[in-house]
Amino acid sequence: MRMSDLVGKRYKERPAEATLESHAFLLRGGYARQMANGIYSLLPPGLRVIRKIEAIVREEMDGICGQEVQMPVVQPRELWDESGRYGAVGAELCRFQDRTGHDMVLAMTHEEGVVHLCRNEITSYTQLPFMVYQIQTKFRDEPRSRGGLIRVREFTMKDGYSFHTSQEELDEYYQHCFKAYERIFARSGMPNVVAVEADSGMMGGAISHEFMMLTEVGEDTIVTSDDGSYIANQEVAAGEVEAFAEEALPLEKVSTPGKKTIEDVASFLGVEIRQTAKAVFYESDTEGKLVLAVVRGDREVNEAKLSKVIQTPPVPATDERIKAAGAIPGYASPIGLDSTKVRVVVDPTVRDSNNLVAGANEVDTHYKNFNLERDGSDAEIADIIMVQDGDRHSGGGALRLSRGIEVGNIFQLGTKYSAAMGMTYDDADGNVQTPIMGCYGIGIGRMMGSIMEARRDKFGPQWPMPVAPWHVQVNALKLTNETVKETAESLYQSLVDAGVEVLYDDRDLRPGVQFAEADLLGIPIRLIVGERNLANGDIEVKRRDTGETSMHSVADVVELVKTWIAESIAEFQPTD
RNA sequence: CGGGGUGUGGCGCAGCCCGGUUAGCGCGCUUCGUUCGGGACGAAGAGGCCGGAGGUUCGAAUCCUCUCACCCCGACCA
Repeated sequence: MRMSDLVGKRYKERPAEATLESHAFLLRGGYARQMANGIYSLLPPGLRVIRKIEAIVREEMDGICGQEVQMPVVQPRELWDESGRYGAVGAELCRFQDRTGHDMVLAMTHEEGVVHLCRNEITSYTQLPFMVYQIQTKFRDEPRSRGGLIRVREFTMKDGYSFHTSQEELDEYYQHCFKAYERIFARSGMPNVVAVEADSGMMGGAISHEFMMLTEVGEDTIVTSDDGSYIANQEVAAGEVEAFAEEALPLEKVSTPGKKTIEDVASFLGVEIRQTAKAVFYESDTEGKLVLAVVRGDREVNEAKLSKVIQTPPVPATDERIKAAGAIPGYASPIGLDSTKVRVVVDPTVRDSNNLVAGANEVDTHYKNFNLERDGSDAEIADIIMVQDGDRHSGGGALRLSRGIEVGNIFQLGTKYSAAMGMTYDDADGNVQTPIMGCYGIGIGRMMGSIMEARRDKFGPQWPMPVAPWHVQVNALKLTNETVKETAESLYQSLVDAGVEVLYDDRDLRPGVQFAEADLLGIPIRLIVGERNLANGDIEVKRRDTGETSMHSVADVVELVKTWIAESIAEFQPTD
C-alpha cells in the first residue's frame, strides 16, 4: 500500500472529545471516525487491525471445533417473545417496525437467533455436541457510550454458542473455550488479561467468567485476593467483613434534627460511620413490594447482588413511594415497618454488629442501639454489599480492587433458551431431551481499543506484530534524490513480492512529518531510506515496538524483515 | 433518565457577557520558491449561510424561546 493512496488523514492535534489515549489515537491516526454517539466507521488502518484480530479469533474458534455461521441483525419480534426477552429487556434492545407494521428488533446478542437456526437442524443426540459462532454486528442502545471503541452502541462481536447433552459435557467444553480465549488474548498481544468470576446478568445461567484486561481506565472493578486464590468482578465478589460484636444495649430514641445522611447522623451523635445502619429503598420486587436494603453505614449496596435476591433489577425508590409505605426518607430503618408493604433485605454486616444507629421512621429522629436479632429479627438476610479494599477472602488473603476492560465473557446458559424456544433432540433411549447451552462472546472492536490503550507511547500505538495493520513501513526521505527514490521503490516492490504487508510512505514530505505519522500508525518495523545511510549502502531499520535501531545493507533487509516478522508473531504464540 | 458543558471552514480554538460594515487565529489544504533525518520558511490562494427553527431589533455568531446533536459525571450495562 502506498501512503499517497491511503484514505484517511492523520492529524497533529488531539480531538477535543477524546478522553482516553486510545480514543485520541483512534481519531488522530485515521483508524476510525464517529458517525453518531457510539457509532463508528472504520478507515483502512482500523479495519486491517480488526481483520487481524478476527483471523486469530477464527483460528482459535475453529481449533475448538467451532463452525462459523452468519445470523441476521434484524430479527422479528416473535423470536424474542419466545425467549421472553422482548418484554424483559429494556430500551437497550432497539425495537422498530417494518413497512407492514411488523415489530422487529436489532439483535443485541444471538441466543434467539442461534436456537432458531439450530432447532430444526438438530434432531438426534448423535449430532451433539457442537458449537457455532459468528463475527457480526451487534446493536445495543446503551444509555451512554464512551471511550472511543471501548464502549459503543454498534459493534462487532464474535459470539459462539455450544449445545450439549449433559452438564459434564458442557463443563468440559467450557474449559476448552476458556483456554481458547486465553490463547486469543495472548496471540493478539493483549497484556494483563485475567479471567474473573462474573455476574451472568440478563443472560441467565449459573457459571460465567469475564476476561478482563487490567487497566486503570477500565469500567469494571475487579476484586483480587492478594494471595492469588480469588478473583472476581466486584458485582459478584464476596468477602469477609470485619464484624463489631458487642453487648447489646437497650434501644434508645434520640432527636437528630435535620440529620439525614449517614455522615451527618454519625458526627452529630459522635459515633463512627460503621456504627450506623444505612437504609436504601428500591421501587419493588417481583411482587411489587417496596424493597428496603439495609447495610452497615460504612458500606455500599451492591445492586447486582440485590438484583439476584429480589429477582428483578433494583430501581431507586421515589420519596413518595417510601412515604406511602410508612417510612421517612432520611430517617428510615426496618424498625416498625409494615412487612406486608416492605420487603426488608439485611446484609450480614448489620446482623453481626451491635448497637447501631438506625432511623426511627419519624422525622428528625433516630434510634441508638439497634440490634437486628432483637429489633428486626424477621428480616431476610443476604449478602448485598460491595466488597471493599481490605476485606478478606474467606480463609484467604486481603482483597484488593483494580480496574479492567471486559474484552470477553463466557457463560453456561443451561436450558434457558433451548427450553423456552422448544429446541429438543432424541436421546439414545428415544426420549425427548433439551440441549444444554453455553455461549461465548468477544468484543472485537473493544479488543482493538484495549490493545491500543495498553500498548502505546506518547506518540501513538505500538501494535503487536500479530495485529498490526501492516508489518513494515517504508519511509523514503527526500524523494527528489534519485537514488533514494529508486532504492525505496525497489525495496517496496521486493517486500510486496516477498509477501510482506508493507505500507510505503511515497509522499515527498519532510522527515518529521513522515515519522510523526508513522508513529500514529504504529507499524512494528520501520525501514528508513535516506541519502545519509544510503551512501554506505545501508538502510536504517527501526522497531516501533522496542525502539531498537540498526543498520542493514539493502541486499539483506528483505530477508531480515521476514525473519523478524515470523519471530515477532511467534513470540505471542502461547507455548502450551 | 438526572446533573454539568459544548456546538463558529477538515482539526484545535477566539469572538458572544456589553448586538454595528467584508466573521478572525493556529494547524491542515492548493500553487510557486527556498528547504529536507523528528510535525520547516516565505509568498499567493481556496474553504464557513456561526447546529437548526422561530422571535426581538433599523441591524443577530452575539439577546430571547423552542429544538437537535455531541462531550463529561452519575444512573444503566451479556
